[in-house]
Amino acid sequence: MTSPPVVDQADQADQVEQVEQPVHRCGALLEHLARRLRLRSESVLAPLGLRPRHLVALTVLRARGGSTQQALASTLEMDGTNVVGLLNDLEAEKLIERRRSPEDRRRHIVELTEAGAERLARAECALAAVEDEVLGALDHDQRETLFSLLQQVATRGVEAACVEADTGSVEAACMAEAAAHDEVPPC
Amino acid sequence: MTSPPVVDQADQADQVEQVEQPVHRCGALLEHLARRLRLRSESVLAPLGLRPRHLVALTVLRARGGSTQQALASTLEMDGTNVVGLLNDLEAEKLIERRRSPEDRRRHIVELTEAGAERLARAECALAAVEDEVLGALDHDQRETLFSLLQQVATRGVEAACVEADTGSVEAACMAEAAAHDEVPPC
DNA sequence: ACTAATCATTGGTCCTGCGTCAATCATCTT
DNA sequence: AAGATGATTGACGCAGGACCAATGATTAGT
Repeated sequence: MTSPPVVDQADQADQVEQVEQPVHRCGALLEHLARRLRLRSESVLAPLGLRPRHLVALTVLRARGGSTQQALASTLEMDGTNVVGLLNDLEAEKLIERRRSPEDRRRHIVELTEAGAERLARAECALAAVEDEVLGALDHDQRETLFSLLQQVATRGVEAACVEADTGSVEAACMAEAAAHDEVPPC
Repeated sequence: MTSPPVVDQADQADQVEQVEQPVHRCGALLEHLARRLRLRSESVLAPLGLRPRHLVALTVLRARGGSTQQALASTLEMDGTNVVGLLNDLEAEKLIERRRSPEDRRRHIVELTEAGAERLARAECALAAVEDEVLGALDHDQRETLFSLLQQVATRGVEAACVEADTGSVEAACMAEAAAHDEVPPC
């Protein structure tokens, strides 16, 4: 019943076995919250010509200052072909640039442009209002707590993604570092 | 019940810029995280005959012991007709019960059944591995904190939905926020 | 050098979630 | 009695995203 099949990756740092201690599952709540945020984000982002996933992609790109398309796909956990379309959107508006990698000219290195960074900043500014609305039940300290918790998770998640993809661990370090320090958007 | 003071835009703007410490934005973080969680959850939940949104609904129902269908719809921010389908799924498997409200017999009061609570618990147990994988960076206490924060936000949706329905123009709040920050050049 | 594998790209297909509309029935309100 | 409201059903459509196949460019294996 509550016997946790410890199957799967045993190689990972063994987690604290969820014993009889009532560990609540926040998956559903997280999903719910993300959904509510997304619903509002879409309308706010629309005038900027962006959609939520564009924002996620831009955020990742800013965080690591350029990335292989593959690495981006594995971080976003999206199919490669869909990433192409996503990047096409962004490139069409000059928000990103694709350069061929000097080492391996098959690869594309994706980078944020000036316009991209600016657009991202503006979007974040607009989203701040949305977050204020959705997270209205939390006071300032609570939001900071939430943020730091999410940040911990996200940081670790990136490691995991990169490990899975088994690409350069350099990227992992880069992303982890970028996510770790307070990255205050310019607004 | 923190009973947040009814915020009008001016007050809110004042409060937002309260400190020099910037309010961090977790939108993209949340979105990304939720997506990763959902991708894994779906495969885990499938054998149980549940999908993520079912879990969300069950969780909300458990959080408050029973709810009007309308309240549920507004909390989930889903269209009423879609909620009907969702509840049909759940009722078909006896996970919830619909009772007519004694005061207004048009209304349905939705409640978790024994089987529903059990199934939910089992699903959460099954999701343990998934969450451990994604939330591995958090210890027990941190997860509890995260849970309580999320739940606070989630359950607030009841009142918020009504209030926002009347007062809420997201654009207004957005513009107020933007105006407050517009001193910064790039934004 | 020739072949096989890899990356990005395009185009196409399919499924699913979800919003919406229209109609119906039961019930409440006036 | 007449209209408004809640729940329900069925149909339609759109968009996100996964998946597959083929192509061009490039690199790697032998």
